[in-house]
Amino acid sequence: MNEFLTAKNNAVFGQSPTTNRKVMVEYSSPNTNKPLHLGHVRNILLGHSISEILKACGNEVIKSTLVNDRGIHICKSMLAWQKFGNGETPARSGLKGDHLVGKYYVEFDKAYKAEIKNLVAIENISEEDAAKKSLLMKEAQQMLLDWEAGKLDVIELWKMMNGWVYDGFDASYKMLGVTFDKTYYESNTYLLGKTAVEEGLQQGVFEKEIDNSVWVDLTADGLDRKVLQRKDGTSVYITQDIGTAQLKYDDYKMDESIYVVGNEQDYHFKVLQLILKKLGKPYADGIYHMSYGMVELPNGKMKSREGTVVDADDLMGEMIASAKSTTEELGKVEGLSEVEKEKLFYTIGMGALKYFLLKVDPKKKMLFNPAESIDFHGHTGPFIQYTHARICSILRKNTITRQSLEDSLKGYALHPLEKKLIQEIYLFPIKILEAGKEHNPSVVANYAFNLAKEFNHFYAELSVLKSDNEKEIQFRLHLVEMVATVIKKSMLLLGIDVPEKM
RNA sequence: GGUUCCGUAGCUCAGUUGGAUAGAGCAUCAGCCUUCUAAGCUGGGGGUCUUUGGUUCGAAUCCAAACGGAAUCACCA
Repeated sequence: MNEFLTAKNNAVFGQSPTTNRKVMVEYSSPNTNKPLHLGHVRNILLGHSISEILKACGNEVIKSTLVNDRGIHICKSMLAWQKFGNGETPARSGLKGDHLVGKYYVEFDKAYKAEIKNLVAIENISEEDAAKKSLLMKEAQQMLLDWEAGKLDVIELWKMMNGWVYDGFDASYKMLGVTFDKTYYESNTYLLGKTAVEEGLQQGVFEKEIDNSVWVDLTADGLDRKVLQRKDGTSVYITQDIGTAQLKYDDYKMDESIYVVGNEQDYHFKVLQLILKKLGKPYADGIYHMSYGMVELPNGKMKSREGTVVDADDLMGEMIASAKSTTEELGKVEGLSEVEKEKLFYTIGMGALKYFLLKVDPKKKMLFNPAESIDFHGHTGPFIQYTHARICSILRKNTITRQSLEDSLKGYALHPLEKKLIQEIYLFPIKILEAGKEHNPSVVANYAFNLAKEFNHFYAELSVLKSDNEKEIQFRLHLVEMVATVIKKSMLLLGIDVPEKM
């Protein structure tokens, strides 16, 4: 009871005092050759949510993303566009920029496969040999070399097409309601890490082979030997990551650096952290790989090249459309302006999608069945949103003059259902801290569901406004108001908005 | 083959610092709208927590093995 009083009077209930810790969260980190898909959406929502949760735990949070804007993949799109694009632009075709570039990535793959098939048939060679002879691939590789050499026309083309992609991504991010404080571009960072290679060689942590390639031996730690620099002196993925880790630390001197990256890279991050430790980097221990499971479809994994991906923009559009039809069927749109309606459909549709992806433990792989659209009933975002709207409705309909909670409490005997609600509310800050510690937003998601469920139970059994006992009304108004506040705050930690009417 | 992760109801998931009859949602069956929004509520049926062994007063939870599934072990990123 006293806890409830302090909680209710605390405007920032749930927010922990500052820890003076600085945390960087890197998430999304897309390639610029294709649009975002459902897997990215899970990544992005996890990154956004854990950032909000860590803020609530009292940390200073820097949200960052590392755009993979260079490499052979983008060259493939560029080349295909040059060859088959006929000057198509997003403005002219009306196609979203990232989708347009993705289209040519697929075009490249088609043409490449056709070429291979042809070579195999005509020259009677193996697919492997055909791949080596592929002119298309050679052209793409040449384009990458030209890019690295700074050849003007290639750079111009690269800038233009990446620009299209960024416009597309910006629209998707806006739809998802996420932002970044800092964007790193791989085109600026891919050469970093060379100094780290020198450092490692000097310290004797790395070793150089006769062919000039540089390696690190991790067999003593139960891992393998790993190449860090090719014999031609160019760096590999992990080397770039070593350099980028240093850059991030130089920029922000953060205590913890979280990488929201799929669990297929578990090994990579183990190696990265170990190498940084061996190099004696002070920030090595602060690196945390927030590893999450893949989103699978009923017939297996999503593969961009095979077209078995669930496109992020399509999915968001479908969710909003089905929120619209469901809401209209229920006849809940009367009295709303067009603008309010659109906002409501958006809030509900995105709420359903976001909750669906965040309610499961990030570590676990999850199943998405496109045939069964995401539900709006039961353990879902809209259920929790609906609970909030119900409480708002009660508060709107109230006509009596409100008393302070202190006054309403005097001599008031709690009903068991009221007690349970208070107990549930009391858990809120504890759950946030747990979610932050475990790097697990689903803790908050499940908490919000339990609270909403508990409230609906209360709502079915007891009445707030229909009572002869004014003291009871006074107290229950405070109680349900607090439930609404906590639901709203919980959902905001997940990046989900809650409507006042639905 | 090595390493890592996973296996709980028909389906999707909670629960795992060891503790009482293992919980939700979906689906299914039976009820509840003249009463603060039925996107809701109540109840029924549905589980040898993959299997076997061990530790323990006590195991879904800890240990070992087996079986089943996934990821990874690239001079790709």
